[in-house]
Amino acid sequence: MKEYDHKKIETKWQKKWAADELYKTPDKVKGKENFYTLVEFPYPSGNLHLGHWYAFAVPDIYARFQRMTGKNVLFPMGFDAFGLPAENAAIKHNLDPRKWTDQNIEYMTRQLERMGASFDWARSLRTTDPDYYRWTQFFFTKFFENNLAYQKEATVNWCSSCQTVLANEQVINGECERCDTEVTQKEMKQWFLRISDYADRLADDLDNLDWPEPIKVAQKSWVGRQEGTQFSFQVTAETGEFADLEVFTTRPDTLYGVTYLAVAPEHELVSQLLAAEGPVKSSSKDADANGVFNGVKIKNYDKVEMYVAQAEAKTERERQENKEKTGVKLEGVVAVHPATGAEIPIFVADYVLSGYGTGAIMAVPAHDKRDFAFAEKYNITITPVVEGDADDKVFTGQGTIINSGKFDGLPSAAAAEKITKKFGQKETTYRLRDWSVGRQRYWGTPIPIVYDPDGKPHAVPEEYLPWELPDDVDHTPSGEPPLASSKKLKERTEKIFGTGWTPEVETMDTFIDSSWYFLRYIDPDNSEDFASQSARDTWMPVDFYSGGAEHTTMHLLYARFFYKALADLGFVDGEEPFKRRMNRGLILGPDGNKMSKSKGNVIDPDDQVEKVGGDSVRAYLAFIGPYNEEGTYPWDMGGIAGVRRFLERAWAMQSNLVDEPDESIEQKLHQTIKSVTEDTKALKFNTALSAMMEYVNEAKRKTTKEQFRVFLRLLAPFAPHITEELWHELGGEGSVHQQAWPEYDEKALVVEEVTIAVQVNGTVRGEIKISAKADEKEILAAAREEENVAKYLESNPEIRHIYVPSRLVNFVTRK
RNA sequence: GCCCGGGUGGUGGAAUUAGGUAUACACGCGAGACUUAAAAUUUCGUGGCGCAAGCCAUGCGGGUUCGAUUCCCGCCCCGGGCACCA
Repeated sequence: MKEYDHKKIETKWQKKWAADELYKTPDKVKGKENFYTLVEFPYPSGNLHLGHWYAFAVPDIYARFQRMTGKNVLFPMGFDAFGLPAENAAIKHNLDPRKWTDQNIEYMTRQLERMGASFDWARSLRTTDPDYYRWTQFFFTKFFENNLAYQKEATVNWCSSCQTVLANEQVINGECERCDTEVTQKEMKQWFLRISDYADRLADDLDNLDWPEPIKVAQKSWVGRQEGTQFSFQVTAETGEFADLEVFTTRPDTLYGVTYLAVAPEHELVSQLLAAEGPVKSSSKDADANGVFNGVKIKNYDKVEMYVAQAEAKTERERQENKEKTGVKLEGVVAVHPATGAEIPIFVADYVLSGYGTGAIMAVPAHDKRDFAFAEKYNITITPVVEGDADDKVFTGQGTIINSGKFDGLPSAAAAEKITKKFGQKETTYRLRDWSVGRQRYWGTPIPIVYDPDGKPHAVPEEYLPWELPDDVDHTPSGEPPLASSKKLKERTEKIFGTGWTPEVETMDTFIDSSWYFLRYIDPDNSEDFASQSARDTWMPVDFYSGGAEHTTMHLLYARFFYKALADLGFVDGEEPFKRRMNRGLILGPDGNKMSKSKGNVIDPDDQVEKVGGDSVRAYLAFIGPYNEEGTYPWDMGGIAGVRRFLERAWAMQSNLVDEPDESIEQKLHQTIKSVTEDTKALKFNTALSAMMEYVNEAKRKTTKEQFRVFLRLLAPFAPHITEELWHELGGEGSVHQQAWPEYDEKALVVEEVTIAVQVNGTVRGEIKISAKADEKEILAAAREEENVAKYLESNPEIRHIYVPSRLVNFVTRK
């Protein structure tokens, strides 16, 4: 027998498959259903790591399985190639980011080819190609024209290390998603996409998707829809007139307990007051004991101004970490309680967030812990209005209403409804903010906007797309976006639009590039459209999308929004881009820690492929744990050796084939087909493999050629090279990967003899082997006669029994 | 604090969808065969305690049931999401 030479076999078949274009996917195949399997495309960092193998090679099993069951499967691969590392490499080594990126892509493409996955390379794409980003820009201009993209002055997240703005989704625990630098707040004019307009649809449409519940829950909580009530408080001031203060609350039943209002430092009431009154410099210290200075009772607006300035200088984290509530009373201005008419003080306090609700709250110190802490500190009245069971210091639950005029005695829920009806109105508020998409960096899709001499933005007309990224820029960080240093871009703008016109110099968040890439795979060479209507009809939506958990509230949310926006503009059909989604787990180093160079626990997939072969690597990754659960699986050197041994045993079977089929082996084969089919369908590749291992262990010297050919087809998606080699060794025609998936025969699964457990009071005391045809009576008789069981029944006579067909008998001897 | 997952041998994990022989498969470990020897391969064994009968074991404590890893109640621990969100 020939040795199992994985290197020879794998190179040979990879070449052959490429030459035969085995995985080229037509848009339509007569009689076949289309099936679109998608994996998140990689960033071309320069080297394929084990995580990439886990992300691509294991779903390849599923793609191959679907193909063998008769579907026309699209399984594409590309590169999400814009982004910071290229630019940082450019700065560090003084080279062109495009060159760095393209080199990496070439190298990684070769590595991917050695994976032996069934990608259709003819449909490959990279987001940095002008042919690709032309459409990214086209969509942006359409969003702009339809008021889905807009500019506004806003407080945004700033990463000082990446020197760019970040979207809320890209701030993880106050740190930059990329580099873990603490994010600060910065006031600047920024581009936004109106994702918040889609809040309800993003939350509600999840219900119709075949997605894991935890992802749905996480996305819903990110959208953060909250139903409540809005109340208006009239504002009375000594000088000037001010608009009513709108507050949002989820507890309208506590309205009568409101003893003060608080507004965020950024609230417009504060800036209006400051503008109207102006801070009297040094007034506090020059005033007399009654606060009178030069015969005028002075207000505290210098303190207010200082407080606001301090609050705005803090990072979000600093505001949060300061658990002590602080604030300053706004003097000379009061609010009128809508129900009682009482005058109540207004404070500015940074525990009120400007971005949530209306940026102002009605404070109910008796029933809210934060308001309570604040009221205690500043000696504000605390009026209880809800009575409940709990004897906490601050009762925050629902209960019976008191001290609330005619609403006394009502339960919270009823009072909430009545009070809302009488004094306020129902209101819904969301946590989701608009998506900040401008990046002050070079290596990204240029925002296709130009400004006229008056500074008004205009979309670059479609005929000038792609609006190309210029190459004459200074990459050295200067605080200015690099495109500002491009003469070519400036000249191009003036040449096309006229003197005095200037280009936008920011680039797009790369998450925009990846928000529609799945639409380009389906028609990648189309120069007239991002994808033809017929390609969209045949391929969209994506049937199965596998990726990492980190994208739950980033890419997945953005892509869903993008697709809905495109649908509203008439570019795509349907509501959702991804029918079924699965988050995979994480492969850890052998020491159980996340792989990292500093820990020295990195497993290089290329080394492993060299040693044991790509088939072993992918099969081991499939075997390491259930693929559709977000577990963390440590790489185990012994484990991969075990999988390699399994493949060797399968290899050896070709030399031990028998002529006469064995009945029990035939049955085992059908059981194996059943298990492998069901488990693979359910993405439980680990148990699918264990079923095949069982077959090999049992049948390795009792299998006929025909049976072995069935087995090879089962194993083919898991170990595509070795099975292809064996298929041909056995004289198989064509590729094993183009064979039909084996079907099992229900009749072949029927067993003649069953083993039935016999319990006494629920504890197994013996088992009997009996003909599958035996009826209950015969089985009970046999069970009672079982030696050990009889012993127990002798001392404790049977009162009754439970019979579970073909499984067990349980004799109950006590009441 | 709130919301999701999860906790099973020395290890990764099965069985949890419908309550029905817990620990499949693999690693590791032990013993044997082959070999001058080792490696490789192969055969057998392997939850714990016990000579055995048997007892005890699915994070802990209760409950329902003839029977609970599975269902219910109350905790503990680990991972993740959200979090001064009104």
